[in-house]
Amino acid sequence: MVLPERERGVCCPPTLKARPQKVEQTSELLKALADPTRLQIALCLRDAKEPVCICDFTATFDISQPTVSHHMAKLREAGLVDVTKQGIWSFYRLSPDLSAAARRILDAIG
Amino acid sequence: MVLPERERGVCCPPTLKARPQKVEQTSELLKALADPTRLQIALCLRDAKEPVCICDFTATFDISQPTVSHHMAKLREAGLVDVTKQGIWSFYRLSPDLSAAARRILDAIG
DNA sequence: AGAATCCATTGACGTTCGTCAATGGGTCTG
DNA sequence: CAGACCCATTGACGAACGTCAATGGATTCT
Repeated sequence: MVLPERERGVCCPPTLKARPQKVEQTSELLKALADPTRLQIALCLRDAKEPVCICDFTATFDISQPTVSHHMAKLREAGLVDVTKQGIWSFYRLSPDLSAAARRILDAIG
Repeated sequence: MVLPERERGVCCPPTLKARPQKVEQTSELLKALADPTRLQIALCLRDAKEPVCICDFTATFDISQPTVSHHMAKLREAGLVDVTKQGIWSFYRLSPDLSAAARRILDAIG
């Protein structure tokens, strides 16, 4: 492997390509996906043909109902998902106006 | 929007497509990338033609040297990067044997 | 040898996170 | 109306995180 030649006391700060705002935004998205439960939920919704009822997730994972609700809130705050209530049910889907960047990352997983 | 018909007391736990181990693994990767500083470092290394000296990162970000070191350790533990020491310098690059999954996610960003 | 440079580790601190139990609100059924 | 069902919120707790100051090891220059 070829390593660059360096001189003591002289650093070469790399120019950061992405805008700070964009970095922060992407970081928030990754944080939302960086929990195993939320990741599985997000992938479920990505692959689902219809909106999914929260009760199905509550029945799937080995965590309490409030915790599932908490995870959904995180996904909502990240702008990743979208709720529609009907009767006693809450149906979730991937946000229809997901940014291209977010969609690309989501598609790169699994 | 068309919502599924549901029946009270009957849930339809979705079948999870990804293996639990794979989910955990991806989650760890995302966690490593989910910090703004680490994200910028990872993108830098992804786009760099040569290994990058840590002193350059220390000169770039508004955080202390130990914190930069700490972030590099996280990226190392995640298997994302790779160090080579030469003299007083430590050069980092993207791990040469990065999984296809990790590479795909990294390429989907920015 | 002594000083300077680069970098990792340790210890500490406040913040955020993942989780649960308890509670409450909303909706449907009997 | 009374009960069952679904779901969000609140409050609490331990664990993990991001950060820094201080320290120490290793290397190189003078």
